[in-house]
Amino acid sequence: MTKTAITPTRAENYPEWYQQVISAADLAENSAVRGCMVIKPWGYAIWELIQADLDKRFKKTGHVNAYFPLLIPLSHLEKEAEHVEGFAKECAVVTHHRLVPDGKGGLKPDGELEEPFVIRPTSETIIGESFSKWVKSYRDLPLLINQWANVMRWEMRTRMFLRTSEFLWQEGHTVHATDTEAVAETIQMLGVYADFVQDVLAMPVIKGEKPCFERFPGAVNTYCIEAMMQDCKALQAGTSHFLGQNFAKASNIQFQNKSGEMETAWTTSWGVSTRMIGGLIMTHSDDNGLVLPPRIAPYQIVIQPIYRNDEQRDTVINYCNSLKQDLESQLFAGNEIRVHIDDRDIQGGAKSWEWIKKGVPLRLEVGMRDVENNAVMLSRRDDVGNKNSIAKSDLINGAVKILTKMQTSLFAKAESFRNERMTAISSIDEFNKFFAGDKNVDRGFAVAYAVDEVGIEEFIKPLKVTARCIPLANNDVAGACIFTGKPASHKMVFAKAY
RNA sequence: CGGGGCGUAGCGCAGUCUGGUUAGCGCACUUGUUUUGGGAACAAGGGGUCGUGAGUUCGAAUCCCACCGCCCCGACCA
Repeated sequence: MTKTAITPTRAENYPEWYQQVISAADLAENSAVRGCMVIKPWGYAIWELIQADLDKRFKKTGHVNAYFPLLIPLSHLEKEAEHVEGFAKECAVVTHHRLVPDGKGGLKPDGELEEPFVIRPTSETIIGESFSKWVKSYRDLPLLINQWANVMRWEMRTRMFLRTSEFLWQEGHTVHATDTEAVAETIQMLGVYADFVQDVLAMPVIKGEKPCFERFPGAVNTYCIEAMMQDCKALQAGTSHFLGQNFAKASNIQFQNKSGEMETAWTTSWGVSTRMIGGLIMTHSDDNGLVLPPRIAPYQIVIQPIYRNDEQRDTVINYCNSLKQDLESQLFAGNEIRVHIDDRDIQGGAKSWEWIKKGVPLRLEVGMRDVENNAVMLSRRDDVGNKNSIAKSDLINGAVKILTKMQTSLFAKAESFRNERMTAISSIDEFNKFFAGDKNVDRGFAVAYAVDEVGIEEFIKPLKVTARCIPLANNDVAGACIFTGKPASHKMVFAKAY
């Protein structure tokens, strides 16, 4: 294939390629509102699949859904000092509650509020208000709540899915009687995220703890899952926070223990957002557009009927309908295979490319010849340009196997891509060389001994590198911090990041 | 908020420097015919407050002034 469906290619201009993939797959578009995007049906369908799968996992771990207000009284946000400091710079503020004619044919805000509201950048404080009323006794604990919501953070520079002013997410908020229980919850949910992202989105992630200077404002510990994109930059795909008693104190979440004494509770919060879709795009897609792992594809199989007249149409469509039914009766990853027949009256080539760019795993072309032979023409998204005739029965019996294989091979490919770009660094010189120099060379993740101290920031900031995390796995090692020379009890991962 | 760029059909642009018929091109769209197994061809159509406002002029997309919006680069971030 000489011509690619997406221009520029990844190698030519990665950020522009990313935009073009989104546009070509019809996932989303910019809106009239600065920094906010419109998520179009194909993009939203991916989000719905993410929601459905995660929601099941949350329920399985004992959580229930609820909904809290969009508007947070300013005084609530002020209660936790670090929290305010962290979010103050990016809050949208509601100051009026009505509009009146401005005398020039337009409208102007009127009715100034006594106390302004902040549009939630996250909901710890407003949920804390409710939790303080809900929690009275040790019998009310643990309290395990999740909310699916939109939030707003006034960002300076936005990028579709990766960073928009308004975004969709889920935020879990839990209350526990002891710190150990709350820490266990924090780690458990990090595991839920990691399993989901790896199994469903086929994105390999590193589970880790954020260094102290990267913590969520107000948290005691912040944990994360970090993924590597195809341009070798890191993307945080989810976070889980142990909030200690900071928010419980601020919101007065107390309970009476078994001996009748009042105790302050321990809380956690954890979230993933539509940003994951950005990560999904940048992990698997190629120069022909979006590539979707089968488990997250809104349609896993698209059937394209081919015919020349009404008589042929009847025959072909009947064949397609029964094929669709047979495929849908197969279970892939616990769900019916999602099959779509595209009978739109548009040119075959254009139609094929549309589904390629949308990332559909399998495409089937069905014409008279196939009907006669009891076969179909099969094309795979991971092998654009080739198609093979396959017996109808073989396809029906083999579809689950093919989808499973595509799912695991996408993960394997992304995993080896990442592993090849993780480099052990043993001195500050090496560190500087790794990240400095030619901007166009992708450098990946640097792994080095480093102490978890604010002081090391001054070594990494000038290079526009961030400390991504202290990996949780296989990290009970000791060595000298490459920046300070102090003894470090763990290694840290560094990278340029989104 | 600093530095640069751009606003002309749904999208991408030309035209602006040097003012002058009815504002044009490609893609997309509509209709028709022929096509159709890997991005079809021909023909005929529809679609414009030239970002907004004020000015110069016989005449403004074009020149002047003000304003608005967007994009890129820097300081902040899931």
